[in-house]
Amino acid sequence: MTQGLGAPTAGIAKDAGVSNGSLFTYFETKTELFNELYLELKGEMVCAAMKGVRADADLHGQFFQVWQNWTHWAVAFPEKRGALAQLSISGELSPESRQTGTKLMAPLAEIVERIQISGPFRKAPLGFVLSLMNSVAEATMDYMTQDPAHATKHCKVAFEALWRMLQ
Amino acid sequence: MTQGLGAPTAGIAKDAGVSNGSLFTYFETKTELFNELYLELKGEMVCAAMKGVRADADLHGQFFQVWQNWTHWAVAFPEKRGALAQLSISGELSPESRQTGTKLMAPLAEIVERIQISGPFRKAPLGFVLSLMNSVAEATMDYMTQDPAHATKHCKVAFEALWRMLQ
Amino acid sequence: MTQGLGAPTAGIAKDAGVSNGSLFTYFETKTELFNELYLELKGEMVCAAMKGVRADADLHGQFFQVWQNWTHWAVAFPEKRGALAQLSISGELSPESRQTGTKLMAPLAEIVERIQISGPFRKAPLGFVLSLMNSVAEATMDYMTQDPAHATKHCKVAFEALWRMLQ
Amino acid sequence: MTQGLGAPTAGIAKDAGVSNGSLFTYFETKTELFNELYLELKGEMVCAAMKGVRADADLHGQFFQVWQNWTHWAVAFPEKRGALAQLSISGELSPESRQTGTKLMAPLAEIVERIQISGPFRKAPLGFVLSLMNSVAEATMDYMTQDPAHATKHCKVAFEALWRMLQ
DNA sequence: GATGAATGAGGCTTCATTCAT
DNA sequence: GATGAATGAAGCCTCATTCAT
Repeated sequence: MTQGLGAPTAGIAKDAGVSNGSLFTYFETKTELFNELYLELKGEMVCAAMKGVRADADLHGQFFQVWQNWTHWAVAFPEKRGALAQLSISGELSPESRQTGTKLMAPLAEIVERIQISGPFRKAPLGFVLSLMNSVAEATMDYMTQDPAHATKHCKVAFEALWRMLQ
Repeated sequence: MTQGLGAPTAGIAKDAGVSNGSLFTYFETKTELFNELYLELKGEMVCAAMKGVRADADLHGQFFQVWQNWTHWAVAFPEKRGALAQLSISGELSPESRQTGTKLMAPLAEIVERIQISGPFRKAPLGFVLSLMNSVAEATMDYMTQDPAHATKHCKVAFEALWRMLQ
Repeated sequence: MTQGLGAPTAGIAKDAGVSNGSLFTYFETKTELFNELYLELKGEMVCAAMKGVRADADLHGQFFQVWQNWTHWAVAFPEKRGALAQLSISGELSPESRQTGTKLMAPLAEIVERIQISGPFRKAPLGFVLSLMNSVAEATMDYMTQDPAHATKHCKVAFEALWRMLQ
Repeated sequence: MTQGLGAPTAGIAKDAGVSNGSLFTYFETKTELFNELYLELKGEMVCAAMKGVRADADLHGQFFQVWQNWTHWAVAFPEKRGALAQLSISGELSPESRQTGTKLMAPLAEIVERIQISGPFRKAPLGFVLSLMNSVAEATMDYMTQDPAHATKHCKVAFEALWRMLQ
């Protein structure tokens, strides 16, 4: 999980505290393992991002809460975020996994959609907006991880930038 | 180049029109090959981005020109962009290569710096801003590639969003 | 039993309607299983071959009866015959199993011995004659299985040839 | 070549005096290796069997010459014969290989055909007769190998039996 | 310098066997 | 005694790298 995609299954098994052989009682294939890991991590990420978001808060407040949760999760678990990033780009993911992954993002997507409606992205596809948000998040997380002393500051600055972008 | 990082050197050699063995007279190591390829591609990308940028144009105009060049290069050579993305994330790059890569971005960085000075990112590190711009570019390129019919539209919308973000 | 010798024990167990683990309460080892299976099948084969053989019939009649029973059993249970053939050649059988297997063939051997006494094989070792008979049987079974429409014909033709050979 | 089908490729490579990896520059797959080995051995066997057969000799003489050559080859190279036997039964052979193998037997088949024409197998399929001959040969080879002191005797006795059978 | 066959270390996966339940 | 999940040794095959030509 901590390792790249080229990581030997032997190492992955060891990290998981099971024997090499056991890995293949849980997952038919290394690729299947990666697909499931992707969904697992994505789910965890979304779950963390949505934690404590009050339905009665205003949109800006809700979004900021999500943003904070999200970026802080990434800083707290850099290996998980790294794995997710690698997996997303890897070409190992099946279309089904990608689709399921997109569905897992629904709670986040819903908020973004509400922001989008009234702004300059009114006519743009939701997917595009989500993709932009995601990219900004990635860059922000990188910087927060790199420079943890100012993580809170970077988080806030980036949020305001994103808000300007969308609203 | 067309292939992922896991591509056998034999295949890479064939694609490049040289023999398997010759590859290793040019590059000591597969890793070295990747490092050089990274710089090669990054250089080409920056070169493409800066093409025809008039020093006497205003900042907005210069930046838009760069943005257009850049995203269109990515759409025109998706394998090159893909390779660059994979390489950037791969862990195969040496710190030296990364640093050299950053230097290659200097012409672009200079323009961004001039934008940054007068805007909300005034106090943020230049690297952060560049990283944000890069992310937005990546997302935009994805969408343009995915939906080439509206590529020009997406390019423009994203630029305006980015401009709102920075300015 | 339906499968080759390379068949996983898991599959063998499943076919036999017991759990993977239980197989090893019945047999210490896969090899032991094969040895016992060999004797089981050989016994069944001989039993089938000797069915309904009248002690008061003449030698030719008795032998033809055996021949018919034998070849028809093989056609009726091709997997059993196949397993037996594979096991015989496999190198998994212990000398003890081979010897016991030979003893199981005794009823058949006795008939062959009585034929041999008065014919051209008078001075040849019984084992050799049995081996020849066995080979002819194998070839016949193959052809009967391959071309079931003429099975009876092939069976008869081969028997006559064998009889010419021995008598 | 000396070993069974379950032999590790590592061992096969070592026996052949090449590295484990090199095996797979010659053969794509272990199965392919077996298929080619089968044809190689079968070709060699037929070649040995036909050596010195005079076209102007009578049928009986030609056939006896072939029979002697054939069985003596088997005694001289028991591992080759063993490999051939294992391969024939293994289920690893492709239909193409089997077919090619049959074609390699053509010189032998031609002689058998000339014998068959005038005898009791007149109406039987040639394939059946060849198969019977093959089986008798196998049994004979076994016995000659087991009891080399009387190999010549066994060879002759079996030939006469076979001739009685066919003629 | 170019070639491509040869190498062998290492990866993914299978499977006979064990063992806690 | 039955079960089936867990184990890890071992097998097939890939591929970065070397080297004789």
